[in-house]
Amino acid sequence: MANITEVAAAAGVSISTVSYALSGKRPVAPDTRRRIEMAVRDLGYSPNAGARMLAGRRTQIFALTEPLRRDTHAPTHMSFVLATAVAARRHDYDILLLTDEQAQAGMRRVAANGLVDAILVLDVAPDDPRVELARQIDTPTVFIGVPDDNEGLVCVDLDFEAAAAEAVSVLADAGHHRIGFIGQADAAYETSNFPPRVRRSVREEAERCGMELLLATTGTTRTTREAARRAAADLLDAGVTAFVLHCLDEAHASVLAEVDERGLSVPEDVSIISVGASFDTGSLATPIDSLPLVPEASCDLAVELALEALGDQRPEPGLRLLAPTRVVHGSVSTPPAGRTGTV
Amino acid sequence: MANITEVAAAAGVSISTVSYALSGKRPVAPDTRRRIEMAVRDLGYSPNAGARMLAGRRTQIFALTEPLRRDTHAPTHMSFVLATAVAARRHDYDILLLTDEQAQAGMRRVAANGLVDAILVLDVAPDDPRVELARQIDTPTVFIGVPDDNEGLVCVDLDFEAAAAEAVSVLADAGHHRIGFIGQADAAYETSNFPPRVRRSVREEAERCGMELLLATTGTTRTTREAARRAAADLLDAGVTAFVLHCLDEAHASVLAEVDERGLSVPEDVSIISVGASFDTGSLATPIDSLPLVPEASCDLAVELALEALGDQRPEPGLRLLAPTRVVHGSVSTPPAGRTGTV
DNA sequence: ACCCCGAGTCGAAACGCTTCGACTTTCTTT
DNA sequence: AAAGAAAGTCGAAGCGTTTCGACTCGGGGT
Repeated sequence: MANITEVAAAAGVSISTVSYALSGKRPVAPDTRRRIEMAVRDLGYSPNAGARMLAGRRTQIFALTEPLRRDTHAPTHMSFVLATAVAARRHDYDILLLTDEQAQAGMRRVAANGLVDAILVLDVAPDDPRVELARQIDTPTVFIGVPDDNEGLVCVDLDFEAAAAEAVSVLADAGHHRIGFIGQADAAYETSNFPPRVRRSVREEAERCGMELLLATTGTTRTTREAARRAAADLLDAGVTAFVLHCLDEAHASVLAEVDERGLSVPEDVSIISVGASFDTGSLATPIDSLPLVPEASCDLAVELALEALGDQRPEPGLRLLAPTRVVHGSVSTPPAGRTGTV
Repeated sequence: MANITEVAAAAGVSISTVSYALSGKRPVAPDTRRRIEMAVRDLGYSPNAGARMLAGRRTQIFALTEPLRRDTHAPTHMSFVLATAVAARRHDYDILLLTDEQAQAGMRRVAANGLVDAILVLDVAPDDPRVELARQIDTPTVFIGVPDDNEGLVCVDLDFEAAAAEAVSVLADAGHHRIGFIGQADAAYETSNFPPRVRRSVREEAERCGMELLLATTGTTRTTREAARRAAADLLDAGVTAFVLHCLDEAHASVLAEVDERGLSVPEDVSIISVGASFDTGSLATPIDSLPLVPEASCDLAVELALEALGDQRPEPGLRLLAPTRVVHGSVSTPPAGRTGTV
């Protein structure tokens, strides 16, 4: 609770010298600096946050808006929040949480009262109302996820299309001709943003590679274990030799269970590759190759962009799609001799 | 971005009058008030957060520390965070998120720089390091959860002991004599706080009621579906006529699956009651009676206490244990005639 | 006619910091 | 030896509020 005046007095210098010693914005004599540091330690001084916000033009706070919709996958979401907080902290920023209705009302509020330097948008929906809001306020805003209408916005996300295409092409290269795609719950294709993008991309790449593609989802409104399993069973019955998975970890497990029960093994009998998973597919019962959605990657970049927006020239609006990185666990190989090609 | 000076000019009054009109701390003439309100609307004025913190002695921000340990159950945790944010917002407070290592370092930091008015502690461990920290700083701190050493701390939580006892006594009243307790994963009994309390209380109450009690857990380090199911199977084999569940929603489902597979029905053949669940046990395949852990209840109270701590007299240190409320879904009845009592 | 009180308003002093301009010293350059 | 430049320091001006004390003006009590 000591203030800069007390520190200055204790060190026998003026308050401006203390300020400069701490910020390093002007040179301070080594000896003076030492006395100041000592006074700071002795008094347990820490610059008052409010005063700092007022005097400097920075609050050192980012808002994080997250509506937390019903179908939000909690573990994944938490990874994003955590990744954002960690990334922000690396640059001396704190995270102010705006959830629920505050995701919108709060956004307007903190933009108006200058509580935050920038806003990070999580849990982005295709028709997200925060898009319009972002255009109205002049607090820099970065979307982690891509809404349908993203004109003029700064958005960061995994390049899902590229990831999906790569997954398919990996299977094509391995010699598969008939593959199955197991997507998320049907509802996700409307309320969320990337599932449709993934599915479309898978479809296109399969066509380009001249492969047969069979589609399935893992439930109607939410992923159920049974639906996921049924999807896998149906596809196997239909003679696919490989799966592209784009779904939750539970669904991955269900697919593996079905494969296992049939006495099939991965990758000898069935190849599997996962797209956009944000959990560790290497620690599944059977480790699975993956083109993961890495929260840290998106969030780090989002924070960088937010920071950049505070500088002289704002970053150009537009999509920043992160190239997918393949993680290999040995779940992909050539299809079994007898079951290659057509059924 | 307008400031109070511009509003004052627009309304033709001094800035102090504007301030009083907005805070209501001194009377302002109706006509003057109207002109000020109009100016505020026209200019889109919102008092600057930093200036407010400096001048007033309130920041209108609470810190929420949550280490997010490995075994934290994401959905439950998110409910708590959400409930806290909502409760805080009702009193015009925002939430600053301190996760990961920042749960501790950040606590010290925000206490030192006065960024927050109070600190709310989530995800409390039995030997939580934040306990010591809380004693050192003078920012009011409220624990949502009860650490082992809680001397001098303000803690809020469900009265797990009471809930556990009530669950057992409900079964006793229904006529059961041999019941099974299915707890959380073994690891939870060391890293988390309330599981041991629940188990002890169940044991004591069973003894008091003269019932036979059999114990089981749902895994070693983390809850697995199979372990939960096996636990249920073992207990049924041992002839229990009722279950007290204290575990995750997946484990609830597993228990129900085992019961179902044996052709038994709830509550005719087996009674089930859940303790400390923070999900809706009414929307399980078979709705289950519950003595739930309600995040809103704990978080609302925690926020009230934090607020109180900012007033003249700080709330007295000590535990605030919330009385459990039983939610009935019809999963408890008398034991089947042939299987009552001893095996 | 007097005083007092409350309503209504204003000016100015904090709040604790950052930062600009100016000043003194001490070195380098030419 | 004169002229700069750079280092090092200080005072003071903000930043945008809140809040205290003081002032004015009517209306009631005496």
